Amino acid sequence: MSSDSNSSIQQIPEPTLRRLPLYHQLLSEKHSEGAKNISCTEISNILGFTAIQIRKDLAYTGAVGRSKTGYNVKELLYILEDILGYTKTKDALIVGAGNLGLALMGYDGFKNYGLNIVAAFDTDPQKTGKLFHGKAVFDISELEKLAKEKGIKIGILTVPSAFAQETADLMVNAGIKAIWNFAPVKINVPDDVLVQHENLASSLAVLSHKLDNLTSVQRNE
Amino acid sequence: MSSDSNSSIQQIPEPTLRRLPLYHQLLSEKHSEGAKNISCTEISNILGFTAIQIRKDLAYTGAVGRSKTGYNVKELLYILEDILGYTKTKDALIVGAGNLGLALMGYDGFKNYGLNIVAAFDTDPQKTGKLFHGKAVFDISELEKLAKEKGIKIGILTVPSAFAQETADLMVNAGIKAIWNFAPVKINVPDDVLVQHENLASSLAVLSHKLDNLTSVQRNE
DNA sequence: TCCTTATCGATATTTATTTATCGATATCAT
DNA sequence: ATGATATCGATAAATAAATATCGATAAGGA
Repeated sequence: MSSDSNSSIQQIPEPTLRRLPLYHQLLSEKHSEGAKNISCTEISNILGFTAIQIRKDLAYTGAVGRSKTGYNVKELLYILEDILGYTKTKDALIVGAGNLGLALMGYDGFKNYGLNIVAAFDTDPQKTGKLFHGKAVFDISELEKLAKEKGIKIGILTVPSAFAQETADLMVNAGIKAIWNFAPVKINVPDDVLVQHENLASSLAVLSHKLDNLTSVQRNE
Repeated sequence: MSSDSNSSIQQIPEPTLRRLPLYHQLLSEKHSEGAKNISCTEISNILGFTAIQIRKDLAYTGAVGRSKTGYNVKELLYILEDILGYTKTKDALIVGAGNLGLALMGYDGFKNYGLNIVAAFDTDPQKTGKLFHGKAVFDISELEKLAKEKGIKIGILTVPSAFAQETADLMVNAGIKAIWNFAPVKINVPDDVLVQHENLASSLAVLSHKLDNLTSVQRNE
């Protein structure tokens, strides 16, 4: 209530926000191909969303286009990178050095998104003290010290469901303010900590369900 | 138009569908704890969605509850497993044996969701011909033969963005009807092939954006 | 047995998101 | 220079989803 200097950012709807990285991806391709301008119609033809929706999405970013020409590629790219936080690097740590944790550790793509994974933590002595993808895996007991030392605010949670809550508690104690949760369970955190739930089971459910419908439709034809 | 015997399935909204696995997860915990019944209020207290929303979600599944008692845990669990396709195993293959592909290959959780990853494919001779997590990695040239032989309809796409489209084309040629796409680019496929886009960049964008707002709000306080 | 209360299920309302409409404008071809 | 057209941006309409309301009902206690 007190201030809404950032309300213009706040109010980007989540569905729009989720499409912005796709526009960014396309824009950066077009930019490297030397394109100067791009219209919603062109984006629409490539990405498959309607031009109207794209225009509305871009309006949320504050980007300004020109009639008949479209948007300036370089400028739009910059705006998107700024909004998506790709320009300022954010440190993060991973808790849970299982398969998924290690995969995320080794995923180079994150650096393009401004995410720098500093280290991982685990309880398994087979893993702690080693390097994976050039990054160290520490014992979970070191979490608080390292997080506070480096002021890390983002934690990626990739432990089995059964340990998700206790791990989240440790993260909160360590000063983590945003948790990207890959465990398919809800975790409880204080109000000032943010949880982003990444649920592969949900996506799989959608896929599986659509596939069911697809095949039953085909049977009916 | 001709038949809508499956319309009751078709019309489950995607947001609802994405929540169903969370209910399932909770229900299976409660079931193993010996709970016989559960109410929307109780689910609400644990998962944090409103009881009203949960009741509406469950209504889509056809589950029937009892006043004052709630739903029968075992029955609801069964209904959810059926809708989510957890009861019938579906074979899938992975194309792209990079970090993410290997992680998904090794993820035991999928078998609980009815997904059985049969094998992976890659072009890198360092990887092909080897076993990872007990599953073989074949050269991409074997894809069509194996997919058709085993009648595999689901493909998980974990190659770098630059190769996503050509890989998707290979999958389509191999008879794949549903592609779970982890590359952060749009892929074009025939109408009878379904694509489920899994975009970590989108989730990260949401996280990053919310974190930005969180910190700017805190600065303003 | 009867009263209180928690809960469901159906319906209605509100809010969020997508899609459509249309005037203004800039570019291109004539 | 002029006209045709593609495009944006603002506004309006339609659709989808979340939330609220309320009567009916079943359980448990007085």
